[in-house]
Amino acid sequence: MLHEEVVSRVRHMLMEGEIPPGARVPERELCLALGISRTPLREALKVLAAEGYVVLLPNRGARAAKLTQKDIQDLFEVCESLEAAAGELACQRITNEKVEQISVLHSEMVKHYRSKDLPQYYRCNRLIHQAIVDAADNAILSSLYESVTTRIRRARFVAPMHPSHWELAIHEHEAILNALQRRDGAGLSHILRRHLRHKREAVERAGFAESAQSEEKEVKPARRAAAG
Amino acid sequence: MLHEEVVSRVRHMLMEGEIPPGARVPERELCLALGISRTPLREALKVLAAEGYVVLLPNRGARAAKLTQKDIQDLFEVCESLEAAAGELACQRITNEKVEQISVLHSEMVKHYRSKDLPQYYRCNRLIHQAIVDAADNAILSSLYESVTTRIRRARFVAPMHPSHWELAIHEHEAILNALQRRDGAGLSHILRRHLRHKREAVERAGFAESAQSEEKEVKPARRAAAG
DNA sequence: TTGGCGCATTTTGCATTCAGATTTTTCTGA
DNA sequence: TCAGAAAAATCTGAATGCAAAATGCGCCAA
Repeated sequence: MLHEEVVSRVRHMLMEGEIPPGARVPERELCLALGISRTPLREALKVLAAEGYVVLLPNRGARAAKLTQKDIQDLFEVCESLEAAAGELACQRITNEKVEQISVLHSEMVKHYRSKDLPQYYRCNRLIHQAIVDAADNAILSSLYESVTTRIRRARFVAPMHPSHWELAIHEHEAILNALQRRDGAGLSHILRRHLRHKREAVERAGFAESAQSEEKEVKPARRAAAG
Repeated sequence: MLHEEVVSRVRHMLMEGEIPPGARVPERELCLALGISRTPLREALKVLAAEGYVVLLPNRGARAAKLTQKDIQDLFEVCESLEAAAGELACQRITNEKVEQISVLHSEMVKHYRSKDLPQYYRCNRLIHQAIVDAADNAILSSLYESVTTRIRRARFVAPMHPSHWELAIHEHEAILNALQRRDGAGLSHILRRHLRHKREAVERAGFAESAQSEEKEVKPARRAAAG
C-alpha cells in the first residue's frame, strides 16, 4: 500500500468524523483496519500533522485536531484571499475553452438548483471554483486552495441551505461567470470575495448551534465506546 | 531526538543547498550524519514532501525538489496575496503597542540601511513583514505565509541589491508604516503588493543569470545525459 | 567497439522488535 | 472507605531485519 493511500484514507476518516475532533487516533486499531503495520501509519500521521489534521503530543500519540470557530474564521479569511487572487490571475490567463467549460458547469449547476438537488449542486459548485483556481495556472495557489477548502469542508456544514441564500448564491455565480467571460479580474475578484463572505455568514448562522456543542465534550472516553 | 528536530535539520540542509535541487536524498548518509536510524528520517522526508521540499518517487527514494522560475513566480504571486490579506486584517486588529514595536523595528532597519548592513537590514525587514502578518491574528495565514516565504528564501537570491532598489524599498517601508499607523487597510494592502512586486522584479533581474545555469545541469549523473 | 541481457549489489518499503514513557490497576496503611 | 504508592500493562518512539524493487556491473553477441 502506498503512503499516499494511507494518508488519504486516514485524512478521509478525519474529514468524515469517524475519528471525532479531539479524540485520540488509535494507532493499533487503525493498523488492523487498514491491514498495515505501525510504520507506514505513523508516517502518515506525521504528514497529517503537518497538514493540520492531527496534533502530535510527545510520547502521547496523535489526536484529531479540533476545529474551533476561530480556526474556521481563519480558514475562510485565507480562502477568500486565495480565491480573489485566483480570480485576478484566471482572468489574465484563462483560455476560451476553459471559460466555455466553466460555462457548461454553470448551466449544469443552475439545472441542479432548479431541481433542488443539493449534492449535485455542491458538486458543480466545487468544480467551478476549482476550475477558476486552476485557471490561475499557479500550482502553489492550487495546492493551498485545495488544502484550505478541504479543511473547511471538514467542518461539515451540511445545513439545508436557506432558499434565499441559495438564490443569492446563484445570482453571484451568474456574476462570476460574467466577469470571467469579460476577463474582468478586479470584478471577478470582488464578487468571489463577496460570494465567499455570504457563504461564511450562512455557515456561521447554521453552524453555531451544532459546533458549539461539539466544542463542549472533552472527547476522552478512553475506556468503552471507542467510536460507536 | 524529536521528529521535528529531524525535519528542521533536513529542511535546513535543503534550504542551504547542502542537498542541491534535483539531487537524490541519501537516506543512508543522512542517517549516519544525524546519528539516527532510517525510521525517523523517513518520517521526516514524508513531512518535507508534504511541505514541497522534496519529491518522493515510488521505490526510488526522495529527491530535493527543484525550484523552477515558474515555481518562484507562483510563490511570489501567492505571497503577494497573503501579505495583502494580512495588511487588510492587521489594520483592523493590530494594537497600538504592536504598531509601536513595528515602528521601532522600522527605525532600526533604516539605521542598518544607512550603514549599509545588508544582513541586519534583511533581518529587520523580515521581522517587520512577519509582525504585520502576525498582527492579522490568523494562524492559518501565518503558517501559510511562513511556508511560502521560507520556500522563496530557499532560492537564495542574495544579490547585492541595487542601491536604487534599496532606496525604493525604504521609501515603500515608510509608506507601509504610515498606512499601518493610519489603520489604512486598503492602502497598506496596496503598498505591500507593490513592495513585493518590486522585490520580485529585482530578484528576477538579479536571479536570472544565476538560476539559469543551475537550471541546466540535470543533476542525474547516473547514465549521463538522461535529458540532454 | 557497441548495444543488449543477466546477475550481484544496493536501496527502498514495510514488518517486527526493543527500550522508555505513560496509564491503569492493585496493594498498603490509615 | 479512601488516599497514596508501587507494580503491571499498555502505548509510544526508534532500531533492526527482511522481502521486493531498482541500480550497477560484467558478459556476450553483432
